[in-house]
Amino acid sequence: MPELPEVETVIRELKSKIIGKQIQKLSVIWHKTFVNNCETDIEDQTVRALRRKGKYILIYLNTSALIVHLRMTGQLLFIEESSTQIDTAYLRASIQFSDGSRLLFNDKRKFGRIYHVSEPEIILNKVGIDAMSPKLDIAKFRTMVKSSKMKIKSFLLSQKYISGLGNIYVDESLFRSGIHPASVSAAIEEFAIDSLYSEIRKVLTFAIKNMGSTISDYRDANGNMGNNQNFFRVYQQQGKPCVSCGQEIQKIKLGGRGTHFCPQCQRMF
DNA sequence: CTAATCACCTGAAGGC
DNA sequence: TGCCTTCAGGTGATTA
Repeated sequence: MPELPEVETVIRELKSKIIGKQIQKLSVIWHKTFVNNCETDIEDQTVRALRRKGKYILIYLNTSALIVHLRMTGQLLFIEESSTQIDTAYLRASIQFSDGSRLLFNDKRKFGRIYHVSEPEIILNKVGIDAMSPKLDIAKFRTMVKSSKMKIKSFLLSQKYISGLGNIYVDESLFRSGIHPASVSAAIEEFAIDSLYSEIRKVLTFAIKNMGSTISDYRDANGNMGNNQNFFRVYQQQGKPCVSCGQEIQKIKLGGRGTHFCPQCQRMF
């Protein structure tokens, strides 16, 4: 479900709500959700900071950290103590804070994970540079794209080179930069790589401004849907006319994923 | 190195 | 109505 803009939205909301709060109890309902790789007690630790790398949410505590990945249907919901009726149908874990508020982890498909680690870098070192990182400048992006023989869609979808992009935002970025998703990365001309770089940034920034995209399950930390699904140009737009040329948007399978594009506007390199 | 397939899970939607 | 197949914001393992 969630890609970079959705995860970013959740983190921004949670920062103002849970930093400084003391964890009283962690309850795990679906055992596979919680992976404990650290002996330290979670109980009595205080939330110190939150940050994101790609689609990973890092919650720093006093002497250890929680790393959350929402995968397809995960949700992190913050609940005030006064809240009553909550839907527990897909509740997989929850954190109770000492002031009575709670952080719920809902996950319909059970793919999501909460890792408890002493050293977050062990997981994060396998994840590529964040797509919104200032350190990912145009020169670095060019070098990375030019040195891969993968199809550009698969390259962008892989998290080991650049992290944070998923199926929606890859399709949208490739459309806006006029690149066919099956193009070989290394064959893409520099002007198009530069365009892809700036369109990725624009697409992600705009989606964050819209609180992410909700296809079905995504909710932010307050339980609200995103808004960005109303602005898709190709994702799930198959059969509709391209906003730019009027040609019918196509859907194919690429790298095992549904892939949406305009056969007229997106050039094969 | 790249690609394809399956596995992990649940539910919605479409075909017959 | 009911059964069966396919598909879904992700990723990791395994096999060509």
